[in-house]
Amino acid sequence: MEVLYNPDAMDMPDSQADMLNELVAKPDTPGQVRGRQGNGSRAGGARRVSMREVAQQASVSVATVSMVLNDNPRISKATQIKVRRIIDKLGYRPNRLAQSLSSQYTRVLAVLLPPLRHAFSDPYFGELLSGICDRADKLGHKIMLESAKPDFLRERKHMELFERRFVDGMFCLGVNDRHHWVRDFSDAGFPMLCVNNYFPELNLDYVVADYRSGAEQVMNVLLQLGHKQIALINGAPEAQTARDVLEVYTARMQEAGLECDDGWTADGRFTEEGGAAALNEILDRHPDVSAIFAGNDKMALGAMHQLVERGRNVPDDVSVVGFDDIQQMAFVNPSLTTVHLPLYEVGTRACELLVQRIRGKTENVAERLATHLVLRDSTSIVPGRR
Amino acid sequence: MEVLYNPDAMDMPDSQADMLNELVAKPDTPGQVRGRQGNGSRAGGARRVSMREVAQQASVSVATVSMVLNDNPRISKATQIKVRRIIDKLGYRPNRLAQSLSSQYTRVLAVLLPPLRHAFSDPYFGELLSGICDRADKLGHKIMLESAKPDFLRERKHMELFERRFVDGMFCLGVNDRHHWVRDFSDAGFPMLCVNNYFPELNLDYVVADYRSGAEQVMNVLLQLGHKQIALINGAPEAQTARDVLEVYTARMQEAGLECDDGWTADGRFTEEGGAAALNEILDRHPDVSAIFAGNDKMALGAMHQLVERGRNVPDDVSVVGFDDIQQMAFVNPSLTTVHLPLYEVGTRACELLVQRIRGKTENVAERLATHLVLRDSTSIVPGRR
DNA sequence: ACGATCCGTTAAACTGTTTAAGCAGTTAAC
DNA sequence: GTTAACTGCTTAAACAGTTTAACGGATCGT
Repeated sequence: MEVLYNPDAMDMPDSQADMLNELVAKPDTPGQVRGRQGNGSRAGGARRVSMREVAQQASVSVATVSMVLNDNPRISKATQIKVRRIIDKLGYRPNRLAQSLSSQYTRVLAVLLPPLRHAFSDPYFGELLSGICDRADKLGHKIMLESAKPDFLRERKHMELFERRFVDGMFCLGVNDRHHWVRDFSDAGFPMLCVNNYFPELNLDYVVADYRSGAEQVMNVLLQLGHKQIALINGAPEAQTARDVLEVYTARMQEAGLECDDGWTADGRFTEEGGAAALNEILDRHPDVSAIFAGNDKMALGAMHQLVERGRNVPDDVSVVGFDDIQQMAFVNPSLTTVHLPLYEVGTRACELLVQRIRGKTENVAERLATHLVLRDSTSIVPGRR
Repeated sequence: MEVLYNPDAMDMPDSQADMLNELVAKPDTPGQVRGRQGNGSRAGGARRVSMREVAQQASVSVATVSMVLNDNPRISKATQIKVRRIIDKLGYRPNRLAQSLSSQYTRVLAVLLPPLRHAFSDPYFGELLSGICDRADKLGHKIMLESAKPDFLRERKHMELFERRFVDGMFCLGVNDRHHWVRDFSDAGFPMLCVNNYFPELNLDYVVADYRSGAEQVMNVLLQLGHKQIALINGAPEAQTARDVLEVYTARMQEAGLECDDGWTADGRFTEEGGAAALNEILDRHPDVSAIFAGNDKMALGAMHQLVERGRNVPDDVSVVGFDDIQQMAFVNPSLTTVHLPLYEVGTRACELLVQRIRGKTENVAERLATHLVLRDSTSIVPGRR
């Protein structure tokens, strides 16, 4: 079962739904009372000042005002000062819509999140989002949130964001091989960047954490601690990063001459519940398992919880290692050994690169940021008694 | 020490900073190559079709095309079909910037988050955000993210969002008494709504979870379990909801004839670290404490972690109750007893009400959504030995 | 003295949409 | 018999800016 968005699960009683329908923005219900005459005192606050008025008061043309605002060197110092004084006096603010309409530039970037029920409250996505937002702010861009729900894509809404000039660029988070629509962007030549996921064969821009080296570090520490029965709880195999982890796990196990067939791995779908279920599978098949390598922290948490439920002590009986290093994991009991992914930095870097691409840079972008292991209390040396 | 946004903490090496500076959007660097002629093949995708072209091809006026798009009943069936056929043929998409410029309506809502380092990756905010976004999507609105950093406010950027026509309305999350700028919105008459926080004396719109009744439920269960040494780890006292919790705690303790002076409460600043530190304070002052009531789940987690560090068993020695019911808390060991706040629903409801206000509704909005206790494993009956 | 260059400014065109006002003919109400 | 409200559509003004060709006057070179 997938943990996808389920519209029914969050529906409301009919009476409320009726009220809701009335609210839906219909093209022919302007909603706001307004006259064509425009500039009277309107519902939302103070009288609006336009560039025309500034020009009149300063006895120059609108073109001059525009040039003053854009620091055009052709404007004389005297005019600069004169116009700026009027601007301050009237409290004039340039209308961003008019600017964008003219400049063909919205300075808005969309973040496309997977339609998971808790996508926004997932610290993994949140950390990426933090990085993206902070850097976007510094670069003078706004961030718009979108959720890649089935009908969002079916109705080509992801393309409309560009076609209808909502945004200049787009970040895709949590995408995988099944999301064939990612090609739409590159086909149409719209600036898009995959964040912490990639498609080796697709030639799309991406910034990712280095999952392979992270996995290497996990395997190193587990093997050094003497573990021989190591199970892998991995996320969806349609994600390239998950396949990277699996490959490293398999390679290192074989290298060490240890058993690692399908029975030693289970799909935890990146969730706590999935992690718990996967642990059950593994424990049923291999009661002697001594270490669990989870593909993300949420699955690790679910697995730890289930281990305790089934009477195993962490780390005395079984060691657990996570992946991501989300903040809470330092405070669970026992605190979780995990691979720190520089998610915040992945976000900031992604933002820089997307903006570069929007500014006309054409080379392909593919960056991989270093990870490191964080040793905490959920791992221990394999007990002598085994 | 405050957990506020620290620009230095996330800064980069100088070389990178230089590169970054070049990227910052300056008004006079259009960046994108474009000619006045407008409609040639541009960097971003297919040739853009305007309403003018549709009108020409269909041999009608642009106004007719506009009316067709807006399902204006004055348009005949025949014209409807004729125009729509051309629209499909040309793949025309109305330009949202032009629509907004003309209609004075952006259909964009801003979410203002506190400038905490991990605000986005905090499940508490995430859950509110999920609700807001889902409902906004259904109502045909877009969500824009903003972080209330000090200079954001100093430069009046929060007002510019309205003044420069970025957004139609705004949600404020995580605001408290120190955030005097919330008045700016109502003073200017801009549609704003406080989400899960309120100002009793300020007459601002809000939607909150019922913290008082939640606190009542916590006190009920702890007292029924026989606890007498109950400590409160509360969040910032400048938040009204935190004061609500404190008031209920004090009232119920006094009612039960139990001690509850200042020594029994500590400020945990809503974070795991703060919760851990607060627990230390309390445990030093009252080693016999038998129950901890935390004002949110993160503080509860920090407290639980620290209890274990200091050799106390949860729940055998000390019971812990949280507040919020964020998802992970069902999977920590022991799973956390907590008050479920309908954060997702607070978000959806907030969105509905803000949209109503934008549509001209003028009555004040103040809604309080019911909460309920979720009993899990971190609480137990007080041991006979005490 | 005449043409070329430069400088600051302006008018006009441009971005792409919505909407009020109007066209001339028909019908219903007063 | 006049008034009003339709009919389906067009025109033109508005929304609020940016951009550019052109212009007049001052400066400069020959």
